[in-house]
Amino acid sequence: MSEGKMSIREQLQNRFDELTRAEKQLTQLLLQNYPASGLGSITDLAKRSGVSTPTVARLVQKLGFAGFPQFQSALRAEVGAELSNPIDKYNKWAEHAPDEHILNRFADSVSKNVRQTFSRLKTEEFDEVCALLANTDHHLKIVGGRISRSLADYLFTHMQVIRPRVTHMTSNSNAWPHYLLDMNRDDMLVIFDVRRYENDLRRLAEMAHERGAKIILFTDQWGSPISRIAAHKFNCHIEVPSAWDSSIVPMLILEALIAEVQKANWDQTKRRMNTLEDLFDRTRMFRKFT
Amino acid sequence: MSEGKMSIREQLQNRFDELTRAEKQLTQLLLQNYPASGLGSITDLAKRSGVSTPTVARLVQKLGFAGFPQFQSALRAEVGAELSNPIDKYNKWAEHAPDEHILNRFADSVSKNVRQTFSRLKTEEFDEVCALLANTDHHLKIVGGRISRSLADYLFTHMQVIRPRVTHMTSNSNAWPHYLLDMNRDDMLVIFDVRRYENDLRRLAEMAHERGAKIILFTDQWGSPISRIAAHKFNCHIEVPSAWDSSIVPMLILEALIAEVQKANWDQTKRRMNTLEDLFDRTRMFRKFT
DNA sequence: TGAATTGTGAACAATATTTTACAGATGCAG
DNA sequence: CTGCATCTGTAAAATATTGTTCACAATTCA
Repeated sequence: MSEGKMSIREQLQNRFDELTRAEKQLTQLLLQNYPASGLGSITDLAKRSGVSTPTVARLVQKLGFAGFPQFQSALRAEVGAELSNPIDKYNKWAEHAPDEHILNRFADSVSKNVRQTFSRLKTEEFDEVCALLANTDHHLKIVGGRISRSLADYLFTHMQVIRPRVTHMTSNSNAWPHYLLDMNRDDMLVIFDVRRYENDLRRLAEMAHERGAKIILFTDQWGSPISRIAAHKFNCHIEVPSAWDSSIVPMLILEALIAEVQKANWDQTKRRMNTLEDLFDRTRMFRKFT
Repeated sequence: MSEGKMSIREQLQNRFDELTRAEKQLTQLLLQNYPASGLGSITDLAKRSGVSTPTVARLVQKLGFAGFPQFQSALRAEVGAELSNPIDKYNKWAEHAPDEHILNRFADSVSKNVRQTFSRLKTEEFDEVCALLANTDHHLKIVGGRISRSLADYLFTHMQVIRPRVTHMTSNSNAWPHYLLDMNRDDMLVIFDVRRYENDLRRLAEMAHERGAKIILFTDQWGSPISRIAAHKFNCHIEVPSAWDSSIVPMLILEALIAEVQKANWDQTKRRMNTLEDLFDRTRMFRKFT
């Protein structure tokens, strides 16, 4: 396709990689709020995207326009075309993709899932879980199911940096009895169990519960059988246009939890992160000379 | 409704009758091709609507604007509002929680990240990657960094069910040379590399590339150095109100990819899933009696 | 370190806007 | 038809704003 026939948006997307840092920054604003952000004055655009005026002038020339006014009038022409096309009028996630594209349908579902989940979620409970996870008197054990293992891993990787006394119980359920041996009322057990609830997990939860461990459960909107004995639980909506379930909502809650726990434990975390940096450096050094 | 809250279009329509001949003519052009026609210069607008410049100036003042630039910037604001995404603008995520609660701030950021990412993402590229991943002639290898390992794991777990010939390269980079041994132009390598780009990953990518492997890269908005040699890449926005980066957007794209690849490979996948069910059943049986 | 990129500030050029004065056009009332 | 008020266009000048460009310093990155 010749550049002449490409929309400015397409040009910006296609040539994004060959742009410099400031140009990318500018382009991102343009794409993000397209095309409105490009319709003001050049100084306005520069200021709002945080680059200098000459940078804007340089970019539009790089794109092949004689000057900013030419660029802008091309943009205006697109406003006319875009707004008169009723299909494009309704908003989408990826504005230039058809509504029916899987990406748009997915983003819609996820957005709906988040809203539905949050409508049931009590922020007080969220805050309590934060406090629990930040409490390093208690040992934190994490375990997931076949699919949700990745979530468990994700939480573990972060918690390991943020606080001491964290264990990821491998998905190999043969090893679980060993962990149960040492489990008592000083333990917190984070369990991920979504649809196709796994029997092994249920049994593990029951035994941990009998030993007095506090269970924090991430499950789906219908609720794993472990709900009954969980001290806290998050019911995440997970339906998407796919044969599989979505892990987005639980991950979103996880990330928010991680952010909050980290904030609560900041002093401790900072020390741990510094030490970690140091260790990484020394590993790198070590490698360099071998 | 006060005039202040009326859109310019409504104002023009409501006050149409009290306008003079030339003003009506001008207004008609404005409404007919709204709002694009009002975004050029005042002389342009005058010429195209067949009235004189002062007439335009007089009209906008009659409408209550200090001058044409003010009128125009109001118009621009409407373009922005009309085209920008209303999906979550007037919609708190957790309605009963304060705006400032971390969960709401997180959901906002994520929503923004999705939109920003999608504004740069070419759906054609997404479709191409789908086709690649669905092609079982090629071996699929997956590898991630320290944090993004969970994403690699997530993709692996699903792909393993959907298609044969999938490998998760462990994060222990000591083992990578073994994988490189067998790597050639029949291989696809999915790499996750976000900020704090890891040198080991870069070197791995370079060597894989030299051997002809096709690289599919998941990186952040700034782009890992691997971008240069990647056949396809996804730049995911990852900034959230946290000391850590968000993995939500890459995971969203992953899930959509998984859904599409699964659909493309449905016959094959169905057989594999049945076999898998069967294997699970037999394992469970086996356990029950030991 | 050296090259490329970016920002600053200013000067200048180019455009756009506003305003004014006036003349022609229009429409209407008498 | 006339005269008057209103509307409109023209032209031009004054002003304001905007775009362009440059030199140079600061920054970044390899």
